[in-house]
Amino acid sequence: MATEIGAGALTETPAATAVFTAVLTEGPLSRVSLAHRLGLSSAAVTKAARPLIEMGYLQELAATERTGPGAGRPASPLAIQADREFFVGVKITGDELIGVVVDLCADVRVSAHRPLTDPGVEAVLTELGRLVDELLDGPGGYRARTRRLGLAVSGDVDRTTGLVRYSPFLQWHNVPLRERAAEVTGLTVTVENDVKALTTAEHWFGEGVGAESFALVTVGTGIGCGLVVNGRLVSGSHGVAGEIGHIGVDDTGPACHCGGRGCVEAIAGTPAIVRQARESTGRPELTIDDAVRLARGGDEKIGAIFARGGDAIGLGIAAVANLVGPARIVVSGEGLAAYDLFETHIRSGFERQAFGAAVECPLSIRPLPFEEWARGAAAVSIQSLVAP
Amino acid sequence: MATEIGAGALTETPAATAVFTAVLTEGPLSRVSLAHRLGLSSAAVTKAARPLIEMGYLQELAATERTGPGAGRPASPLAIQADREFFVGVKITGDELIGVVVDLCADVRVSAHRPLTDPGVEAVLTELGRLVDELLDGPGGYRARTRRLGLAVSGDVDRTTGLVRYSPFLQWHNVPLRERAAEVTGLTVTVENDVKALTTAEHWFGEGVGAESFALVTVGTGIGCGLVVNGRLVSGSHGVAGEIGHIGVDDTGPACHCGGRGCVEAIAGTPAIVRQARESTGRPELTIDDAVRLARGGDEKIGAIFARGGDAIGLGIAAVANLVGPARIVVSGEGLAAYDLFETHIRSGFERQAFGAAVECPLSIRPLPFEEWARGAAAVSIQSLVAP
DNA sequence: ATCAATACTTGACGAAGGAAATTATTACGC
DNA sequence: GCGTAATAATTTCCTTCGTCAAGTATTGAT
Repeated sequence: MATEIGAGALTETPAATAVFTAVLTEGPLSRVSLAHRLGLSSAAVTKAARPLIEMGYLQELAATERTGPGAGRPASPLAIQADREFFVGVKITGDELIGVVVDLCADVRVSAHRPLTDPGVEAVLTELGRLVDELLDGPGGYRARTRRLGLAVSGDVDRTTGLVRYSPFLQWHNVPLRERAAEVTGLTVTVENDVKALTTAEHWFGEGVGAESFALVTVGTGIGCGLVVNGRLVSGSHGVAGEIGHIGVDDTGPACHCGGRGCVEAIAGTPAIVRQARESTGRPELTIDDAVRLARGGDEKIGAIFARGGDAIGLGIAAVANLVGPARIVVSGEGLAAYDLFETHIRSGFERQAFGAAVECPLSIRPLPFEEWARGAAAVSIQSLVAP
Repeated sequence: MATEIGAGALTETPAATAVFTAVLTEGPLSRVSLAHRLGLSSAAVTKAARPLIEMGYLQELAATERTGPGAGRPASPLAIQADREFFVGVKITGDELIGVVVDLCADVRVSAHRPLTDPGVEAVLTELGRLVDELLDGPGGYRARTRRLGLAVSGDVDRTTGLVRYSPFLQWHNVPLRERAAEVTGLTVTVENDVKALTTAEHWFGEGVGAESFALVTVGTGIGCGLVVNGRLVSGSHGVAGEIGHIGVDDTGPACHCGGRGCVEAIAGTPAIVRQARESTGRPELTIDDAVRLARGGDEKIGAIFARGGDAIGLGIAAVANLVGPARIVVSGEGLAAYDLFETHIRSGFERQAFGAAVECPLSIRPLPFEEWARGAAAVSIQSLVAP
């Protein structure tokens, strides 16, 4: 009996959750290999998988051909039925809403964005409602099979209550965003910090899959970091975690707005780069794009500013590697539009300061498309369905 | 039927493990409060506790008097039967073995130490055998109720296999210490890195009790850090974790033996302090004790060296707080013999660089007696009995 | 065709934990 | 003193999850 969209929890038993999560993150797997991987008997996997197949969340793939001598019955791998259910993800920035619809595998089906003229709560909610309608009622007909929305906001966000305690860019204080967005859209809403959302997405669907520990560094106006340790996202006891941008790497460096000195962000954040480029050229109207252009054109002074910034980021990443020893590290963010100017210096800074075997930690440095942030929000929404 | 020492696992079910661990770390608790705390029914706690009481590991305390209006039946708290079983813990350093016998509550009953003239494996094992005999056959008669030994070694240690991959001070490579020590002593052996052992002890029996996340910083020749995040010890994917001593805090600081620059350890480690003091005074034979004496006597130059060291340690601690946001941080180690010279500067460095609410993280700065390291080893041994 | 090998399914069973009733022990009002 | 309310612990019964062992399904090799 196929269950309607709108029914309660997807899985009821821990075993079913484990099975579904494993297939979701690691791709099609046979029942036997799932049993091995999860430490269950194959009978338990069979029983856990049955209701998921009946509900249409899992499907049985065609038997794969077997090799080797004395082959037996071919395995019929379990795979996610990607279009069983869809999810909306929206990243809220100070001047724009970026939205996507993804399927169960977190593949983006549609995307859209809307400019924001007013970052006030009411205006944002109005635009959010329109954006969601546009996404769900457009071509594709996703409305009927969508019941969840994930929102990503920078700042101090309580995921369990859906409360935005403080968001500096939006100037929001204690906004009960989950309730408000649920009223406006009629969907079940999850709210998460943007960096944490992106980290979650990368951990479940990206390069962090299978890693017991994992770090994602975002470079841009701010420099942040999402951490997964022992398989779980790090939240920080006092609401602070992953503040790689405020690690002090230079005792004699510039003062930072946080009160510290020589913070990575005060050297390599976009505003810091712009400030230094203006000082260097004496042109007070110079923008970050100008600086990038000059550096690419061979301006040595500006090039040195980017080099120092990349080096500082590398030192911050080395601090992460030395302290928590993640299995891999991904570096991304808007700031990486200037990817080519940063990369070698990020790597050299990291390699210089990484201790012992920590240098072996694989470092992926790659710009992510902007809508990836919205996909992160959607990934958190998927997670809220699978592992509430 | 009381079970003999030597029997298999202590607890068979997760619930029993949870009950025992909670009583062990949080002190006497009634069944009802345990049920609340662990999310179990009180019936489940009753059932889990019974065999532990029968085996003599738990005891029922006298009912406590109740207060408030309409009081009911008084609770009879469950407590650890501390002298049910004893554990040996030994810290192995390059020139000494420090050993203790602790009870189930990790309280030290006896301690002893033996100098080492030869840090070779065979010589250490011989001395270890003598030390354990001395501890167990001396007054107290612990031999009969002791079957486990914990060893703490600095360096790269694999706790699951009991293999010492590399220990720089001892110059050991790939020593199967668990098997060898078991042969010599006849006890069940657990081997752990010394800083991790101390962190575990502090997490289960010290200031870290109840904290979801927790950091222990050790100051001495090296500067290290044990981390507990999401309730579990951080191990590091590439064998590196907690290397707070090799975070770079000063781009223009001294080069470190690790290849980095401005490492905390290269500024604040005991050898770095001595080196700077010798340079400052021009006396090449000066020791760390001389330096401490001069600084306490008011020598401003030497005082400044300690001040800079404390500040660097504070910056390293701030990096930990900014990245993982532990609920609390304890600072200790041999280096804290010069406690008074470091403390205020550690605090000011931390407060200057801690981001936002991270400054609220409580910081305990206190010297630990040297045998505390051995107690850490014993605590790991207790843990291996309770949660294998 | 038969056999060995592998994948999956089924049904009986055992163990863990929950719900609710029962027993135990206290304070309080009368 | 004695019921009554309140809280703690236990007991009994029951559900549920997952394992075990036996059986079914599907392949390649002989």
